[in-house]
Amino acid sequence: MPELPEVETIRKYLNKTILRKRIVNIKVFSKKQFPNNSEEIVGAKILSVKRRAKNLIIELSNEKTLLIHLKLSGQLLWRPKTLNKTTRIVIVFDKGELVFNDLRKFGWIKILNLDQLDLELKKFGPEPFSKDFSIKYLQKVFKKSIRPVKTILLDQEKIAGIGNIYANEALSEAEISPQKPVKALTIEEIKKLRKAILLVLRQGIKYNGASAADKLYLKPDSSNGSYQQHFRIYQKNGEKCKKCNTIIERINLGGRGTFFCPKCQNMSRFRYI
DNA sequence: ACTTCAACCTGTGGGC
DNA sequence: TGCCCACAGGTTGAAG
Ligand SMILES: [Zn+2]
Repeated sequence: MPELPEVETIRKYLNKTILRKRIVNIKVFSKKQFPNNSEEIVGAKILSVKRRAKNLIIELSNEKTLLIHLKLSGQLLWRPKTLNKTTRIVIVFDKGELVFNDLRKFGWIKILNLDQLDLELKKFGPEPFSKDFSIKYLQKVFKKSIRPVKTILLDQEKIAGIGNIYANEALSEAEISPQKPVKALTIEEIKKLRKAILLVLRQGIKYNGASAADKLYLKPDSSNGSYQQHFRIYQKNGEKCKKCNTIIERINLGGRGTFFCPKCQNMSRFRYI
């Protein structure tokens, strides 16, 4: 479910609502998703809520942190009306509760000290909104791989935070075939792609993230994001491309649904292999 | 060192 | 209704 814009939307909300609150209890209904001893953080206060890649980092007053990954179906809801059968963890504060729902049970919350946190986060590539995410960096990374460009966009060690929605949307915006071997991108295409990535991520944040067809993504106040209303290509197979009216196709690339306009994002005019 | 792909879970929706 | 298949915002580790 949540990619950079969704996690960032959640981060901003939580950084307002749980700041300086004290953890008084933790209810764990799915042990493997909260493998540590909750006693370690009962009594601690929230100092900040940060994000790295698709991870949320909650900094606590006792030199410990909570590292949270929502994977495909995780939700963090602030004082929801009810718990449900997907509720896996509840963090109880002196005032209010933060509820972790997760239909598919892939997500997790870990308690880490500061060294362990650094260790966990050092593998990620540059944040798209940092200066490290430069044309020069992309050229360096792209020329080393023959994998399809979309696969590289999803590789968190190369670029942090892009997931399947925003990879599809960025390639549509840049009019580049998802299957194109990444080392075959021209400098112009790399510039166009970088710009497209920044654009779709900014739009995603502006619209509070995307709640796609299955509505698994919710903001902490239990409302939907609205970026799905602005999708160019994601899950639009069978519909007409807005630019050229060609029917949008769906293929499987690296096990992920991949959507593209065969005319605007074509590769057939060229030979790569 | 690189790339691919099953595995981790629990659904929903469509075709027959 | 029921069964079977495809599909779902992610990551990992094993195998080639
Ligand atoms: Zn088109």
